[in-house]
Amino acid sequence: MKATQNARERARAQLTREIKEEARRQVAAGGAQQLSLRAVARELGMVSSALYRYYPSRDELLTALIIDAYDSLGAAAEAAVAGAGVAVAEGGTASVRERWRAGCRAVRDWAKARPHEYALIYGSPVPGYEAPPQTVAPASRIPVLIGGLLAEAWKDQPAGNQAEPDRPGGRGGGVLAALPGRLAEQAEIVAAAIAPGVPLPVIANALIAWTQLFGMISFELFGQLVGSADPADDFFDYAVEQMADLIPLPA
Amino acid sequence: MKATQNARERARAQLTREIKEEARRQVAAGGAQQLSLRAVARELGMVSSALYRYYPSRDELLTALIIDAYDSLGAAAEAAVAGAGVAVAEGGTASVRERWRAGCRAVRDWAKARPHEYALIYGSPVPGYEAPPQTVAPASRIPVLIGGLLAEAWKDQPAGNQAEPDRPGGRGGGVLAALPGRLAEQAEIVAAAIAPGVPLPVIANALIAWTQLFGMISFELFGQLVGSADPADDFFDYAVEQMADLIPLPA
DNA sequence: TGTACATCAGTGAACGCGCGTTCACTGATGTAC
DNA sequence: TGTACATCAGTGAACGCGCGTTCACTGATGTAC
Repeated sequence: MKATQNARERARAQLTREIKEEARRQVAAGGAQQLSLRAVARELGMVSSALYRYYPSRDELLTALIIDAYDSLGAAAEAAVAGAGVAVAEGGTASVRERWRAGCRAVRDWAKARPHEYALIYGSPVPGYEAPPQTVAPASRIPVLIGGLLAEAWKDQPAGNQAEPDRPGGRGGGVLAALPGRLAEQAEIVAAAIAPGVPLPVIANALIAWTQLFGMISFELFGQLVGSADPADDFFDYAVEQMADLIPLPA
Repeated sequence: MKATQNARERARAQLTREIKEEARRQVAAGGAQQLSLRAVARELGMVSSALYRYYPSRDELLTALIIDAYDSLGAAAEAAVAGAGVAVAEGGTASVRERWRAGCRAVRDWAKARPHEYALIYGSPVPGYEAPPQTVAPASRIPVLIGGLLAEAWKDQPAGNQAEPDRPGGRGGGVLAALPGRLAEQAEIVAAAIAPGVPLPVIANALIAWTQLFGMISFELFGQLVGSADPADDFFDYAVEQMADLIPLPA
């Protein structure tokens, strides 16, 4: 409340940020295992025990980085999806498919620019580290974003989210495949949470597209594509388009 | 050549195996970072420096584990694909699609039984560790296996691997999409190496299916599906089927 | 405005730990004649 | 069959390193009267 107290508090907030930023630099340079409280303190010209005034443990600092990474990725994707509308539209709006493309590319660009931060959130979990519940909300920004696109694509459809009209000659035998029991329940829950009004098979296919997106990016960053789809730019764009067809998103 | 020398050599081979097995146990229990030469030696009742008679460094031991993991996974998938033929056939042969299913399930089962070994080969790379060239061949057993399935599915097709006949009403506008330049080259190289005679768009879609397979498994093992497609059994089977349609594999 | 007190940031030493790797060595196993 | 020599597995001590975390402390900043 008082100005003087605010001065102390501002100093504290400032240092808290600086610690996190130095920590992020170390993770960016060498991965999560390279994060060392002593090294962070050294870099900041403090003694290592002083960090404990700001973060109660190494794991809490890691958690802060993880949350930031999810938020940073989510924000980048959201901006790209929103921006796609603006870019195209001098009056019109970008199609859902165009925004899907923009979002996917933004996720990949973010990941390629920060491979170790990407690994921090989508790589193998650090053994002994348990992701706390506060990471759940930031982690769900991408699914929420995708759900929003789906909801918008289906907002003018008739209700009754059970089945699509038969589409003769389509892949899979002419109808969108019926969902096996457990998946139908799960899709229903997902739909209720982030994509109301969207048919369940569309939700299921979007789940596929979602895992595909991150599966490709992980393969690219972790070196599995060397010898085949590397460099992956064209492959990525192609797959993004195939996923849009699969879901399907309106062209 | 002599029997006595063979005795010494047999002892050496035996211990080499035991070291690797104890190391694998440690990785299975706590991930690659938990692998400690000193702990391995302790468990085997030796002094840590003695291990250097068998593996010149920790990294070489890790490499041996990585190669074994790729080989173990490859063998499991190969056996499942071959076994699917045997299982169905008391005279007939399982369809390519059935073998694709069997292979995918085998990969997932293998991974779920050994999450840390899976992470060793498909998780984020250990910083500072560079995968040596000897890992390439074992790592390619899965792609080779998939390529073989494709080649078999297309073995009776007319030559000319450029385009599929127009399939009216199919997804994506009625023709298999043309491949962007770089991807076409890459698909050609892949086809030449592991799937001769297979149309390039099929190769590209198989690359999607391949990244999808491991993307889903990674998401499942690394906890990203919690709250949506978890447990993932039905989702997995559904996606495997969708990928078979996408490639497309004959039903 | 000034003094007594409370809060809090930062210090420095220490605890207890484990690691990969090197090196000179002992003693057993195997080889050559 | 027996002896001299070479090979090699395993030992034990040491090097040099870094880590997370605790704790009693000093001294500066802020608060209350």
